[in-house]
Amino acid sequence: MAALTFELQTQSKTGSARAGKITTDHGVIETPIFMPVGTIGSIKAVTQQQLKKDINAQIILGNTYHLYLRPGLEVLEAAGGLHQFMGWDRPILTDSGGYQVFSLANNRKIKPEGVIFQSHIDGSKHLFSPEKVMDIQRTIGGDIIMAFDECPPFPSEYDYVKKSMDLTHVWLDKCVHQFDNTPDKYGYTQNLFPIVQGGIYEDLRKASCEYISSKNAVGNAIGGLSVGEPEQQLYDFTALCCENLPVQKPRYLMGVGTPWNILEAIDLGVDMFDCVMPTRNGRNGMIFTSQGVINIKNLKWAKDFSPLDPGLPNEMSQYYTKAYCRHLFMADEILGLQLASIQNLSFYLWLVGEARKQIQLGDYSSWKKNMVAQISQRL
RNA sequence: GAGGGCGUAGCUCAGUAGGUUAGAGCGACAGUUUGUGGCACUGUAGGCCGUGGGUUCGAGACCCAUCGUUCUCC
Repeated sequence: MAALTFELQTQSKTGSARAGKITTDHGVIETPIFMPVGTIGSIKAVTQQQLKKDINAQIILGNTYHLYLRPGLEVLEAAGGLHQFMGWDRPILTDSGGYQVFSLANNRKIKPEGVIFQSHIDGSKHLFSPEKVMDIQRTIGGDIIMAFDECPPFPSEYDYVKKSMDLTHVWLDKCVHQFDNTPDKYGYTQNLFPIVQGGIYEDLRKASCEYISSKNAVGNAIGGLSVGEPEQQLYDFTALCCENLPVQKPRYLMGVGTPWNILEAIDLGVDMFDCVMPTRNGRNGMIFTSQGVINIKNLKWAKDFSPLDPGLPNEMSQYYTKAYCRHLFMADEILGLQLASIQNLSFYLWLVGEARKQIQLGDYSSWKKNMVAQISQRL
């Protein structure tokens, strides 16, 4: 069993988009790729079978903080890791809980040695140190595990972001040390990705990229974006990071984003994405399609008996109509959540697959421009 | 036939001793959601207060009539 490898296969002749192949002990990931988010060991409303057959997910996410609280490490270890526990034999990436430092800001305290979280379930307190976060992710058993970072909110003052970034770098050293001195638990190789921070300050971002690159990890992540900054800044700082991270390693833009965000970021050189948007927004009635964005609860769809997404080569997207899907939402039927989640994830995976094809054809940027205009329309 | 209750937003109802532009919940309509605690959050529209008279500076509220509805008794 071996550390993951990244083979850079094609560079688009326009822009910085590239197609590649990540090989892990649980199989191959063709990039650029979108990774569905399954925080608590479940892509909400979607079965593992559907993820494979309908959506063609190649890798999914889990979350350290949430899995640590439920079902807890004892159960995960007894099960033989998250793959065994949830019945998923393809790659898994676990986020470190760094984002929960941001999203659960009311329930935690940041200290030099780590973060004290107060459980949103029972109020109990837990210290997440970089070392402990590595140990937990060892037990969960993700193929790719993330360094423990602090994701500062937007906007934040320069001084705060600098201190936060320095802390993230100190934590990274501790993560690397702990990771290097602990064994793989389940017979396959785990891989640690460090995370760039630095907010929306150019010098900090560059410094962070340099520091992260110096660790010579098998892949690198860009964090701290899509936290409320204007869209142009998301692109500008993604570009800056891509320019300052190794070319021959996969780049993972964390938490992004809308379908058009993803197409733009691919053009800037990003290889991996994750986002709750297709699932969470899907559960609230926002349907992403190859024709544009639909609010399925809107009255205009009540008698629209066309397929949910005529442009997708996906059985489910053809089989069910918009009118039926709207009915399910208006009636609070669980099937509506399932259809929306499957449609949105199918579309996201189809989209990055198309992007990959276009990169291989050579002119990604032209295709992207037209596709962004099409899929960002509000129908 | 006699007596009583009730008629306020699409629905279920609040409306204090008569006092500014009559409220809520649900529903409808629309918007938000970016490394997921929370099928969540935000907003908008919609009422000659059953109808017609009257008392009063002022009536959803009080009086009379009338229509509808409902209950009890004969």
